[in-house]
Amino acid sequence: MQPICRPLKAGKTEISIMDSYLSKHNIVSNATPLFLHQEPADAIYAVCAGCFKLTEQSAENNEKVIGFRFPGELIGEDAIHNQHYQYNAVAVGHTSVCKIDLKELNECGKLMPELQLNLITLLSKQNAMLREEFSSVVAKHTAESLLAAFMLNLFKRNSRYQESGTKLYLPVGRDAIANHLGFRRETLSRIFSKFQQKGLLSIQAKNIEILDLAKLEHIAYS
Amino acid sequence: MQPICRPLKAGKTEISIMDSYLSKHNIVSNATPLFLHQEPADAIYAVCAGCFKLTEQSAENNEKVIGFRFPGELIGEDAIHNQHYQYNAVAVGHTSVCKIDLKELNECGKLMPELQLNLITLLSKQNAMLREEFSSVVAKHTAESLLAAFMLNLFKRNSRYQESGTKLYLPVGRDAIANHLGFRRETLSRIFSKFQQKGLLSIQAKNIEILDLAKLEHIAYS
DNA sequence: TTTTTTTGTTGATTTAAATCAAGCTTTGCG
DNA sequence: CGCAAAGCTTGATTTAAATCAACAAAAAAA
Repeated sequence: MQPICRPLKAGKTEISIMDSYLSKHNIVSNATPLFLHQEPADAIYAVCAGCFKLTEQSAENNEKVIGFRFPGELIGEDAIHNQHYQYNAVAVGHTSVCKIDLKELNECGKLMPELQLNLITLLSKQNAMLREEFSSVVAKHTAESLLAAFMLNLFKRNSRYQESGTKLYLPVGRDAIANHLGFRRETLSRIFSKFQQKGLLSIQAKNIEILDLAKLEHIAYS
Repeated sequence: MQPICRPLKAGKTEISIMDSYLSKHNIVSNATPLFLHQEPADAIYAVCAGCFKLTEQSAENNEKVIGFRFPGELIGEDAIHNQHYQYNAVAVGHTSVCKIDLKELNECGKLMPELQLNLITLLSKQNAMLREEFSSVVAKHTAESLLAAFMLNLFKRNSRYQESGTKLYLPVGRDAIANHLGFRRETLSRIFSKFQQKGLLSIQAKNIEILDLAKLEHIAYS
């Protein structure tokens, strides 16, 4: 039995506005690709619930996890100027997305400039998210500070859509996280254990809770 | 004597189109900030020539280089939805930028939807750039493959505006590069030396040339 | 110009993470 | 249900990069 998707908080967001005009809701089940590398890019997607994994296929056929996307974030938005998608987007657990057809968007945009403004705001937010993710993950000296920063980034990105700012349901497996952060499953496991021993995090399978934000921040930014 | 800026290739780009409507050219000299963290965000910038360094100030007062921006790329674009800039942007060497005032842009956008479309395309491109940069820098097992991937990323991003696809003038110092990639000056120096010994790169001060693209790619994606 | 400071290189030692390896736990399936 | 497979944790050893340290080269200042 798959866990249910977390409900979205109520509120008027750019996505819900775009949504009402021109997007379709889609329920996507675990491991289903939204799109694959090199497929024709005809839509962008807004995550409504659940989590998506973005991957690249390297030459040696080992996949690399280049990111995760959570509710309120876009997927495939960089394809607006491309003919084809540049990576794979795959559902992790049960998810819900809005599919925004680019042709429709383009046509609507001409009639309703405010729709374009919405998209501009969304894209700008996505840029900020990408930059923050980048800065939180890059250039950490130790695996510990990298993982701490990554966890904080996840919590920040999810706080808007989770009931609690300190609890997070993360359907992603250890291998995917380790792959994304560039170290081994074993290293990840050791650090998670250490963080639990120190009382920084509580981890039960895929449910993670922050117990000591201050210490976690200290590890992340030291 | 500062080296001159590389000239831009001719051609109609999104930036030049925006440019003609509402932006001002600015020449910025070395180490001058375009904007600083927490300043009110009233404009986005498009790099025309030279290089900019983006940095964050951490708690311990050691700055972290979160990225570099080259001709054709945006700076501060994530501020469209923010009141204040989230990081510092500082010129490295002599540079030239277009300053695009957000208020003007907003007003023009209402009258000219094609201007908004331009911005959407620019933002989408910037997203793609950020994602590619991220994927090229994150999750490398060795410092060697990380540096190789970083160099390839730099060359790719600069090829459009440099005379040669294999030559790059990189005004950035070793410390900034090492900081950005998350390792020490010494490690960077050793790997650069190794790459030169192996005949992969030719490095003379700030002029870098790719001598063996295939081998460099092999190191990057292995 | 010489001096000082910054920036970059190379070597020896230490340390953090990878690797190798074994056992444990959970999940899915016939 | 029982078994297989996948996912996760922990320990021992090896290896890549940090650190410590000295020096060289280039820029900036006097």
